[in-house]
Amino acid sequence: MKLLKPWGSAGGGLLHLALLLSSAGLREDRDLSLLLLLPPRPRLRHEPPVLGCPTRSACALSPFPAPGGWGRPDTVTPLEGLLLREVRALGVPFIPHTRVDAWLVHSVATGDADGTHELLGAAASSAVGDGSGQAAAGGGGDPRTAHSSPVAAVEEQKAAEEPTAQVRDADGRASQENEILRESEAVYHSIQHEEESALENPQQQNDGGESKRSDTPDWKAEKAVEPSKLDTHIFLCGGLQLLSSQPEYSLESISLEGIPPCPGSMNQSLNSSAHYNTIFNQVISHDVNLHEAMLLCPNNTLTDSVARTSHAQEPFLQLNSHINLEQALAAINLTGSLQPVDNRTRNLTNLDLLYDLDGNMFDEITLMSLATEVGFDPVEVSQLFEEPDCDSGPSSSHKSTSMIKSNSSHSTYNGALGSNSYLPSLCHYELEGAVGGYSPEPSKFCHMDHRNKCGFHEDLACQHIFHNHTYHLHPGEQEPTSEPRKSHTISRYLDDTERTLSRDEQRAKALHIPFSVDEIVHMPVDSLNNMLSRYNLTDLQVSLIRDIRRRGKNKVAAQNCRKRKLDIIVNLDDDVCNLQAKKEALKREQAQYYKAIDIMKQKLHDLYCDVLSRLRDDQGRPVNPSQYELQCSHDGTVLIVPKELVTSNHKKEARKGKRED
DNA sequence: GATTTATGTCATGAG
DNA sequence: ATCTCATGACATAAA
Repeated sequence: MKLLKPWGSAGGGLLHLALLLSSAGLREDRDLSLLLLLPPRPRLRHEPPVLGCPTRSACALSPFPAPGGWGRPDTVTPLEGLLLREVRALGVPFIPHTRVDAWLVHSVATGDADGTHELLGAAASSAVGDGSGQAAAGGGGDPRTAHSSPVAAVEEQKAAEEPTAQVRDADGRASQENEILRESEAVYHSIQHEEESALENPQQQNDGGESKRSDTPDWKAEKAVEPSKLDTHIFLCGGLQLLSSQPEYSLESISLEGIPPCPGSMNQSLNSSAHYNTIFNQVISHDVNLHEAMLLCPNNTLTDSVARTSHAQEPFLQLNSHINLEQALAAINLTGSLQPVDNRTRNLTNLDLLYDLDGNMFDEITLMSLATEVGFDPVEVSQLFEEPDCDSGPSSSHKSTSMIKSNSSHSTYNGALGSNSYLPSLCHYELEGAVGGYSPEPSKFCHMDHRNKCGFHEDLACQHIFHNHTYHLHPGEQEPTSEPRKSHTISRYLDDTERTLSRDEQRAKALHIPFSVDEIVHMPVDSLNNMLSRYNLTDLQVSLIRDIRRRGKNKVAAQNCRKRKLDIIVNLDDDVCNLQAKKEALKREQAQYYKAIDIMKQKLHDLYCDVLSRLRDDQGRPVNPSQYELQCSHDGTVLIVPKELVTSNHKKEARKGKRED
């Protein structure tokens, strides 16, 4: 089968997946999760260019797609560099084939059993204000608790429902949560300090940013990046849940029966739960990330497929994501539950197509989830990584710290993905007022309730998915009454409101400018200065605000100038028309005058002839009109004068007049 | 593919 | 000195 790659080589993976799901009997228009995997549509006219895809600069550092495709896979972004360092710090053998490899290896490695996973997961939840540490309530050594608050809530709910669920010691948990809180605060302050240092000495930041970050303890960097790890799982689980939402392909009836556990799996806790006969849907609802679930079956054909991959020689690289999806669909196929699928197509779906899945597709998926669900929204990342025409572009180190900082502040709704966040029609992103949502106290923006925003718990379309999207707030904290920030999901690519953001709005959003672009541009300078003084803004933010104001005013000025120019042109056209009409009228009038003059001349000539024909000279002969003319004197007498005499007199008078002059 | 049109942005000068 | 405005020039996307 020849597969087209309309969005560039890297984008072909999306088509692969589209065909994959299509062969499974799913439709793009019905399976909304598929929409999330579609590449951004090309820029339309009258639409400001996407920040992540600048036209004047390369997208090499951006993990987000340029109009022609995704960033070069051989380019390591700062984010990837951070991940790679983490992987190396964990002693994981690693060959960075693709970004998704790096990410998945990172995810696998950090999911290992040193308690880091749990700590980080709890830190993520604590960073968003879950002081009660409910996300960590699922268990001390269970890496599943490291994912996100909603999923952890599902876990907690199931633990409450199951009498055999392991009960944790409340006191120990409380102390552990306190420790987590302290450490997460330390992470935040460390990041803040790093950012301030970067602003104070950007040159040093550029020169020694690498070593500086390498000096940072691994646990800090890992904590900073950790929330993004939540979302790979949620993203994939959400997609599978949507699969399970298809009524004719209920995954509840799909089991992994007969699939033996993978020896040496990194997730011993999962394997030890002896869920080899786990109902697939249960696996999903239990927040088992895909690469954990898929490694349960080493001896079936899936393992062969693993062996056929180019990364087979690397034990950790075998965990790359396309294996996961292979195994997922192969597991589905084992049960034969997807019988309505056409056999020919289904065969392709199960294995053959999957072998064609290149890592780029999962590059996209992973980077999407990295970028959109972890707080690195594409705009932010692109802005922070590129900033092609920003006069005061941030240094790379500062960008990294900014992103990390945003991670901690956005991690609350990272887990809000589920499936509801995928639905652009349900969760319409409205961006009003301040573009950034930045606050000097970032945690204030971290608490949102998607139920209020989208009402997706009431939505019937989502009721068959039993995610618990309840978010844990501090007991004393109120749910935000103001416009909550939308979760960073891929649905933003599909959101009309989001699409219409201007570049400056995107920049302002990326830097969390607490004012709207409209305010920045149109506010009186005194008011703006007052506002700037009231907020503790960085130099970069102030510079961006100045630039936005300058550009905004200049844009309006240019529009006015062009309008004025057009008005001038139109007025000049009108003037030309009026003058031409006036000229024609004058010509007509002139013609009439000429005509009247001719008539007068003719009448005078006739009168001459008549008078002279009646005159006689001294000898009684008629006077020749060609030789004489009439002259009227001042006293009223009329003289008959020969023309020769008249001309000579005229010459004398002319000479006399010249002398006098 | 060349051309036209619309728009944003920058540089520059004037007030 | 700073800000605002006006405008030419340029770049780019879309038609």
